[in-house]
Amino acid sequence: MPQRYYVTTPIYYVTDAPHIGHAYSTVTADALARWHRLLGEDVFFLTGTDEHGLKIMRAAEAKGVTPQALADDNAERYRSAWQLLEISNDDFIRTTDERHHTAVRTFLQAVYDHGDIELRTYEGLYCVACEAYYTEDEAPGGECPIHHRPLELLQEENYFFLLSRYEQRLLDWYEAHPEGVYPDSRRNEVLGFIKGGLQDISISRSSFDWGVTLPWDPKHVAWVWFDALPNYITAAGYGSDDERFRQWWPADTHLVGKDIIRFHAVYWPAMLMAAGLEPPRTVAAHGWLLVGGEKMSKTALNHIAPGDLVEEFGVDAVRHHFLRDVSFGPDGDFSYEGMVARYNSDLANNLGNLLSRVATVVDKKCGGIGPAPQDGSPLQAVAADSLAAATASWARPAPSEALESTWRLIREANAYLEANEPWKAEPGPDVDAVMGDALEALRIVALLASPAMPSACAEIWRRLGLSGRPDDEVLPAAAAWGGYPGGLPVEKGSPLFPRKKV
RNA sequence: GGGCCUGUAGCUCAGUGGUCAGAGCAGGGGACUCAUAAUCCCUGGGUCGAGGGUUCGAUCCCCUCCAGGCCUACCA
Repeated sequence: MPQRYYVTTPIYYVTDAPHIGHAYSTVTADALARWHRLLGEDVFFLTGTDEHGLKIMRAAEAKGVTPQALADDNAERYRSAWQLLEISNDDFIRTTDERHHTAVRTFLQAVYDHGDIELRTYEGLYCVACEAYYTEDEAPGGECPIHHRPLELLQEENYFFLLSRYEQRLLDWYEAHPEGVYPDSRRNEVLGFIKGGLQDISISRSSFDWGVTLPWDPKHVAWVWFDALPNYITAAGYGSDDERFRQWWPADTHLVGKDIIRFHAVYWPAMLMAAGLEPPRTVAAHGWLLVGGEKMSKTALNHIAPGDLVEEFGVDAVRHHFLRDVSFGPDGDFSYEGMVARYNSDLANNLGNLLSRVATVVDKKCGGIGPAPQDGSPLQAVAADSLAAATASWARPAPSEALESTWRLIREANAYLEANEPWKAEPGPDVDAVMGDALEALRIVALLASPAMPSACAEIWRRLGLSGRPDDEVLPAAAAWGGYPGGLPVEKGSPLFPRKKV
């Protein structure tokens, strides 16, 4: 019975067009999904879109369309962006899906029945223009700080989730599950927040209706996070397919940006506990992909569309750059120059060029037929090290380190050729041995790099004369030295990653 | 104000209480020509942010401070 691995991305809010920040999250999750598939695990990889809430309603009004029409359009933009990036999600959930409404209601009812939701009257100073409440501090003189008009004293009935009840249970849970939040700095942040005391949170709105209505009080719709977070259980079969749900829940990895760590590592586990469900095993928070040192935003005009990069560099290069050049956790800075530098050194000069020179020498010295590797090759130990290191790094997860480990094998293969100079030797067993080793190294690289660059690695695989794809193989067995059988036609082909001129 | 994180070679980052503190990239020198003007070899006297302390010994432990970031809470 293979292990299973359930990984999710955040669901993206459909007011915004997909940019490389979304792409970074999604590519990272995709690489994790692909890595675990490569390990032979049963993988469920979920992404999707968050489509409810006041902001969507307003955006739709501004465009003169219905919220659903706006959501449909933008969900499609995400879907196609992910297709372009070769994201291998097994499901794409939308919060407007009927299945999701059903699951959220079941979930809300479970929490309600557990006695953790109660109706309270909220009274406060309200600015009609902002559609928001202000405290006395925020609005001195009872005047809206933005619109400079008098605030109205309004009363609203809201349902509250009694989060404060879960303070100790959350602390106990994290005590018992040190891997619950990754990396440690985020874990500390989460623990600090919980220890600071948890307030009950308002989880319903009655001022608009674009959302999931509460099962026991249809005048209210669920607060966006109480609607968005359960997407992870909806897709796993919560409330609709118990057997499936037992198989997939709890999720192994919720991959999230650092800005939404609290929702995922505090509110969500508490909500799950209240419904009698287990928290996710790990919430892994990455930093932001900054552009020019700033977060991407409409005002900074520094949005970069994933499609533009893919068009210029190709999907594999874009994926590789996100995964290799950004260390998991801290913010990373995206720059065109950095992208070109990484492309040229890693992809064109090292990997691409290795493939070219090997194919050429095999053509000239081995009649175009790839020989088998030799047992005990110096590259054998290097390959084993790369596999071990990459495996450990993907598990953390630290994709940039996993790829660095993989590239060690590429560099060593280049050096090995240099040391043996097969192009100078007469055809024969010695040359065959060296070229077999180089081909084997490339085969293993194609396996190890395939979570990052699925298409390019499949192409390498094909040029080596192998059938199938790297994705069909299972580690660690497939990466054992000696897997290249020899006797296969090796194809030269054009440069896999043509060098970019600066 | 409290809490947390970061500060290591020009750049991006690893790392460990104890042989000369590492990698990639960039830079410098050399070699080679199979290869995408690619590759390979050689090349880093870096106060491991600053100052104290603990220790036989600290970059890694403790304290203080400085700088940057994040979370959180405010003040008359």
